[in-house]
Amino acid sequence: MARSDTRFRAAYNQVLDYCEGHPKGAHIPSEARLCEIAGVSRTVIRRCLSRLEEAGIISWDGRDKRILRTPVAEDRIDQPETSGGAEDLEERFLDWVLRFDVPAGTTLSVAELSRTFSVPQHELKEFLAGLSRFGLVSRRPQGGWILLGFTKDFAVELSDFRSVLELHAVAQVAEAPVDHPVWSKLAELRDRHLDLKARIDSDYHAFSKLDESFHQAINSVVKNRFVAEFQKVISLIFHYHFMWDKTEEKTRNAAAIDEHLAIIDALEARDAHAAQEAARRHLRTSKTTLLSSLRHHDLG
Amino acid sequence: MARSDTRFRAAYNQVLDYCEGHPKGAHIPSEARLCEIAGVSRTVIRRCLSRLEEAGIISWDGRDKRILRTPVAEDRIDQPETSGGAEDLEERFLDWVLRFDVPAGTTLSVAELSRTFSVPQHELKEFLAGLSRFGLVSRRPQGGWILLGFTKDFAVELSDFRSVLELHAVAQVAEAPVDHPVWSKLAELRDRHLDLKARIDSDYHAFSKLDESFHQAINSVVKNRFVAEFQKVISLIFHYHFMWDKTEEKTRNAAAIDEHLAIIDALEARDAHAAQEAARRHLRTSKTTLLSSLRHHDLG
DNA sequence: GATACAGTTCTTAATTATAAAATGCACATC
DNA sequence: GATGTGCATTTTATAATTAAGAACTGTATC
Repeated sequence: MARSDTRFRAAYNQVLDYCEGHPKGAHIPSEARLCEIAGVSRTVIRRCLSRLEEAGIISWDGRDKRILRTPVAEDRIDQPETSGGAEDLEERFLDWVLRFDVPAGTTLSVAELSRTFSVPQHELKEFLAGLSRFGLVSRRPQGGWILLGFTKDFAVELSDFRSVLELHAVAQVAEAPVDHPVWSKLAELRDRHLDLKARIDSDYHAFSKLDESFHQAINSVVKNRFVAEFQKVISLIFHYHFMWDKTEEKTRNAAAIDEHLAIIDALEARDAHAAQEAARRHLRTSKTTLLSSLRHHDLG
Repeated sequence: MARSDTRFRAAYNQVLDYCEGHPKGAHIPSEARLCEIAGVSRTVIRRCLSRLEEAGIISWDGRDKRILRTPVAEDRIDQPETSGGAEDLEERFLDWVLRFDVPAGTTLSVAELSRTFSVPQHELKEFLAGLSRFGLVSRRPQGGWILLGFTKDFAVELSDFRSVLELHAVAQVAEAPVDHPVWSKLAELRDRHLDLKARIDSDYHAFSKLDESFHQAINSVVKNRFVAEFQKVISLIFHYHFMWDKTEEKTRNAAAIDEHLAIIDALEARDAHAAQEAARRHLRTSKTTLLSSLRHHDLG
């Protein structure tokens, strides 16, 4: 019914650390200084101090704070294990949607999602509110949320939008100065592509990661928070879709490697026009693949 | 401490409407049908029915529901005035930020914003979560939110991103079929531009609206939810910034009119390349204006 | 008298309890 | 067996609650 005292617990233990590091009888620094040490507000520090006084570890009378005894293991208060799940919630959510092939129009229950992802409800609400900006989900009039994404329209629009961003990125790369880190990165990527191409028959699964690295490298040239934010979502969606769609994966990946190499060739030749054309070709293939993977899902 | 009974109140009055539209003694349709009429769940409908029975307006025994008397004005329960503020929250928020020139780095208090905009706190939290996807705000480690936007970097990145989207849109327009509505829209816009140009000395303020219409028309050709979502934010920011920045407004707007006309000319001539160039020129001007308006704010 | 500190008070934000609404299932009726 | 109701469970929106933050005030110390 109230917020958790995680900060207090962490701060208390940190102050214990301080006490352990100093001799019995030593003076303890000012409240403000302890705040800096623990990275919390004075309110929390004062709560720590009164608890330490209660426990007989320190004496506290105004400015006069001294260590009475060295704290032992039992003095520590245990932290409630940090769920930590909230961090990659986006990744886990998209993974869940695509893995279980959750159809468009499904109502999403915050309570249920909260359990499956072990994330507090209000964090999930915020997350969904964020996704709604991307048109992936939207609010229902009766309350709750509904999954909109992963229809054909969505895939088409996503692909088109991706193309716009990526073609722009390619144009930027072509104009990048010779000492730009992207060039060494591209050289490295060329090697990795050629390497994988040689052993494509057995290792075609490894392409997914390579694909991500490649597009990441191209887009890293564009320093733009809006592009970056979108790119995160876009790459996740494409990445997972291609991972689950197993039809003709080997041929598909082999073809994609050649398309990537064509882009790298054109870029290294500083032929902006050819690079644009090669990228356009590759993006067209990606779009087709994404659409056909949707079709397969629909049937199954 | 519980959710509001707004839905019940609205549904109750709607059922009253139904009763008024039917004669005394008439049978009332099934609960499920009433749900459809009122757009609520059966729980709410059943609550309405028991209340109607209590009020002696209907008789209710299982399936047998009949109208006993025609409801009067006093039977209605009054709706708590729909705050309605939650709808254009985005517009009002950006307006507030730009009007009061809230500097980047300001901590945003949900409680305070909730009061100034008279919107429940949780809605504001969702709204801010959405904005964080656009990099306008972000969470603070100590809790709460911080306004990131409207630094020089932000303006540059926003302008660049806008350029990418808008140049794409222009390319689309150039390829639009002859019977596409955009052409008549552009013809109309040309007239409005010429009209305003003739009386620019006195009416230069009117340009802001015309500018919005023009860009809206261009972008309407791109049917893409991602573009649309961004365009909303982008146009709001540019719109407001230009509105508050009064330096050389007349000259600036006169120049912009000519730039717009150049774009229209090129498009109507179906000269895609010239249109791109004209648009590029215009976007460059806009970017400069946005940046200089920021500089003025910094000084004053 | 300036500064650093503690005491106090007020505000805000995260979290949970709770009523309202929605949903699901079993049974009844036509 | 299609349609409708009764009852129980689940879920959501919202306010109450408490931890944490922040500001203001008084006071000791140099």
